[in-house]
Amino acid sequence: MKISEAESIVMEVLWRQHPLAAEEVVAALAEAQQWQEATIKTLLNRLLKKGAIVAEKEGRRYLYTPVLRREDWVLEESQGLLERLFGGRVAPLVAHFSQHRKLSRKDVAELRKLLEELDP
Amino acid sequence: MKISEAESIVMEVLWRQHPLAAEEVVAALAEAQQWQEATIKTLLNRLLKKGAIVAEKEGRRYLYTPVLRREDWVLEESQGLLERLFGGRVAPLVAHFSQHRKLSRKDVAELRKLLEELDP
DNA sequence: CTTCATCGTTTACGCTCGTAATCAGTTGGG
DNA sequence: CCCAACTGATTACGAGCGTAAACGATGAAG
Repeated sequence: MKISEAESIVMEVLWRQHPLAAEEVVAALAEAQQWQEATIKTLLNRLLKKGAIVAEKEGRRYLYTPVLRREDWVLEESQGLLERLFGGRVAPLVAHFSQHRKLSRKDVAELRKLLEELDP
Repeated sequence: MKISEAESIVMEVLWRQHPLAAEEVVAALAEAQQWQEATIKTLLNRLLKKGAIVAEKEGRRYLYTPVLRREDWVLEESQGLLERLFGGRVAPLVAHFSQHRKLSRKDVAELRKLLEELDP
């Protein structure tokens, strides 16, 4: 399931909370994005057509619910990047971030803990 | 510097070895990609236009050399993904891969070492 | 000098995307 | 019962992309 950048922004709203009417999605994105209402309607429709979300009638409007799970999408995306940029290996990716000082103290702590709990 | 998926594949060839003539890039991609020579020529030209590579005349042909550094590109790409999918935090990203069994034994070993050397 | 092969450049074309306006159906208010 | 307003659907349109063929310049060979 391939969704575009703009579409993913709409999905994030629905992942956080669903089902939502178009109006509510528009409201949720009002500050963050400077999109016209029509734009968001289009994106919802494309997501429908792709099968990433479903719509159920509720009175006069529709309520949208994600079908594509965020977890799955994140896996696809991050796996793709890992493959393309780091030969599919996680360690080089982390090393990369480390070299560019993108590892916060909190990250380091969490990573240490994660590794401890792993494969004891 | 935004380069497309297909363009990045051409860049990978040039990052591995440069300068290269178009012919050599074509040869390098012959097995991996089922692209026509014309396609690769187009991609090289788009990369030129974007300033991601430069060309210097060598006899009748041109030799291409990357200007955009792989390191920088990788940073941009991976940072973007980290931001969009994991709130900019590295630990959750690794946790994600861990949960999906994408951490090889080698990864774990390397990560342990990396963390040891870090902030002792 | 003329011709053919060889490169790089230009043009092409259908698709997706970002962005949005317009259309059409339905429903609540008068 | 009819019209205005709301809401989803359709249509639009330019840019970038993937993919590639056609064109044009130029050097090599006869």
